[in-house]
Amino acid sequence: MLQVNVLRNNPQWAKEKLAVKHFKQPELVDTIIALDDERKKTQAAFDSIQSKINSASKEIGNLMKQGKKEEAESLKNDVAAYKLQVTDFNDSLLNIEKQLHDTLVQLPNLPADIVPVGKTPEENVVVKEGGVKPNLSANAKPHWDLIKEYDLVDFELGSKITGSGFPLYKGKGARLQRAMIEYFLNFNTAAGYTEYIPPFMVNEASAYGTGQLPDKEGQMYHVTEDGFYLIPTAEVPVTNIYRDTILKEDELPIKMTAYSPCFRREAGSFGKDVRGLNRVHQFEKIEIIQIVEPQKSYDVLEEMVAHVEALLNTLQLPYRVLRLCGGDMGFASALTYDFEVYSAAQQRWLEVSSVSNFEGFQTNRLKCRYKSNEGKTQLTHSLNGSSLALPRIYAALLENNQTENGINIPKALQPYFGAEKI
RNA sequence: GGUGAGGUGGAUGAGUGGCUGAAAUCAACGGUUUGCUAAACCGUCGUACGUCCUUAAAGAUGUACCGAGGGUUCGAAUCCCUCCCUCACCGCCA
Repeated sequence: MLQVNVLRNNPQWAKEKLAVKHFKQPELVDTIIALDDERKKTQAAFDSIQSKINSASKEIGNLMKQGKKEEAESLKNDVAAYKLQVTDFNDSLLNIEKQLHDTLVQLPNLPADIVPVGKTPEENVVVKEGGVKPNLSANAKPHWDLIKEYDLVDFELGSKITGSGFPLYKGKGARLQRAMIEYFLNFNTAAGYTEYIPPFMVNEASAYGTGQLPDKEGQMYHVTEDGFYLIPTAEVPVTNIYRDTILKEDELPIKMTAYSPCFRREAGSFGKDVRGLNRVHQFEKIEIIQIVEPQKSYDVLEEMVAHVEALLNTLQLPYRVLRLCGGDMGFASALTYDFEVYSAAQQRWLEVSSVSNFEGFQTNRLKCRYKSNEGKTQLTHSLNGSSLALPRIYAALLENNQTENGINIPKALQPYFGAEKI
């Protein structure tokens, strides 16, 4: 959620930024400012009458003590009249605040200056490529075939137990999964991130805090009986640790990493993209999250990008880094870098990480602030990224490292996997 | 799931209708003292939204907030209702 003051200070600029995100209703900026003016006026009116009520009530108390009953009674009548007015103002104040809020949450975050203009994924800008694409033989197999051949993941049984998109990992397939989880977590904690294992379901307030509600409600599994949502990413529970918090400057930066399964309904997606592990309803991911001082957030973003890149390098996978264009960015993000690995048999780039700076968009909603050493309280900035999402790494590892006599495990994973090849 | 006790500022904890946005203690911060540390002493020490003043900061002032929401009352942290959470015991159970 944007801060009203940001819009107020420069409405024209805000509209231009919204256009980069292909936001259809720039006029909402004006609506918000008007509503905010109205809010201030109404609050002033409310406050002044409430103030009269408060002082009259005090006076009544004094009069009663002195035994001046009649005067007290007449004051009570005054208060009754004020109360009618104050109720009106209060109702309209609540109404205006709700309108203001409902409008404000419709606005996406404003993109940073370097965000490329563009609408579709094709217009994202490749800022870096790394690693070496393998030379596979002509009969190289996509991961869904390899998975069958080596008996690593059973999709049919997953469907039997739950439904499609809930893979069942098995034997060495399960071991590889566990190896990656442990390796990634170690890599992250070695860089100073504190490890968390969060709850895998969250309440409504948390889903709201990180912005999944209200707009992405349909993407989450909802446990209606208890009002909980299965988390689509560890970002949700972990970032909410700092909901309604005022940190001290010395406590920053907060660096957290968390493993969690992620549950996504992926309503409406189908086709070749969903084959094998490319897109599933339950997958494993290790997330990194930072909460930092505003003036440092873009440096931290670079740091996080470098961190993910370093991790990918140790896996010896060919990758590229994209700066997302305005039209492809997430709602809450000011700047996003996507990491894609090249899955050599499918001959496709697969997204395995998305690292974003949300600036104050998320923390404004979460009310996560910090008090500077000078004593000023202001919003923190939040950032997060995957480090890393497993299924597509899994797919790329299998495809890229396949040989006539087995699948090679990258050196970095071998101690965790317990063998050099499958 | 049942029964009981609770939820007050960073922490502990007082407060059963007006003098309480909230005692006291601790922590924290600033200062005095000190060779350094400690102790002692003095001071500061909630958040949000307004208004005034100001270039701004600071300051002054109003309103709201004592788990959440509603109610009673001229007036609610305090009384009533609903919900949430925590703790203890019982039941069930990995």
